[in-house]
Amino acid sequence: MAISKPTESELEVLQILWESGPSTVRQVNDHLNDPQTTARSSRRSTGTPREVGYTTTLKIMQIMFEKGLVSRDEDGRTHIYTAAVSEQDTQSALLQQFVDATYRGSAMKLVMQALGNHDASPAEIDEIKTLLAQLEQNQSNDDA
Amino acid sequence: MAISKPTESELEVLQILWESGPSTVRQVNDHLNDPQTTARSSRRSTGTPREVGYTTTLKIMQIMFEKGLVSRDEDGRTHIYTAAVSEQDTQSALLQQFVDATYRGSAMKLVMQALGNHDASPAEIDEIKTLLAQLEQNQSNDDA
DNA sequence: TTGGAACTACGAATTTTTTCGTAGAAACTT
DNA sequence: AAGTTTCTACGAAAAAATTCGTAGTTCCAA
Repeated sequence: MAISKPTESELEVLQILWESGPSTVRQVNDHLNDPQTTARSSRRSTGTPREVGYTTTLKIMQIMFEKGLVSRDEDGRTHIYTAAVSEQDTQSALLQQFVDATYRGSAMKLVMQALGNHDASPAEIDEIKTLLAQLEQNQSNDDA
Repeated sequence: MAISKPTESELEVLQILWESGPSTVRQVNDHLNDPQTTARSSRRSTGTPREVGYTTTLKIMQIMFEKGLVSRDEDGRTHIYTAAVSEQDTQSALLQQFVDATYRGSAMKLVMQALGNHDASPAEIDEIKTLLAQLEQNQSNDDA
């Protein structure tokens, strides 16, 4: 079955779980409200950062549990949540949808724009070159 | 002012306006309901494609007009809508948000994954190589 | 052992987005 | 000219996503 698309809020929680590993609701909530760590995100920059209520985060995580996006250890009073979907798979699924919706399916268009907007370091550029070389490699081997 | 983020439905309409140019609500609605042209999108594949009601599309476009996402020619009874935000700018803005939300800001990670998932043609690979070369070029010139 | 702090569950209020019905006017069709 | 179709405007229902209050525990600290 395909990965059920997480909402924006759910994705924020997943990011934290992927980054920090198994966590309690409290930890996730603190993380969300920490202006440092939550740097990039919808809840950003100017104006009052607007605090996320504890029960709000709790509710979101409970819903995620029902959906199977996270699993949880219910031993003890404080549950420990773990991401139940992999970062890679989720990113791939979201990427596909994003490309379709925003670039009408043209992944190359997206790549070009991403490269153009972002300042890639020499190291990153090399990394991409290597990947491109591999792709070309596979291409010529495909007709085997 | 930053581009107000279009909702998914609004983005679908924008795609049509960008692709087809100035259009009437009827044209956009027909386009949305045409299984051929609407190929990629949320309203997809299996099951009954589910028709979008005319007034639904009308309402969305009226809201977009209020938000300034589109402009319209009100001469005559049938209005003609035109995208008021550029495809490039909108894609860039959405891309930035997507990278932040999904790749925690790492555009390179996204590029690598997009290249990996998608089957790039030799021509496309060359295009990217050219762009990379330009980027390297600029890099060395930056410290001028 | 009593009072407060920290948790979960859960319902429900809010907010945002999408969908659609209805009404009135203009434009065809016959 | 009467009837039908095609528009727009607009309110409001429906659906989706977010936020939060309250209640009932459990845990900890004085």
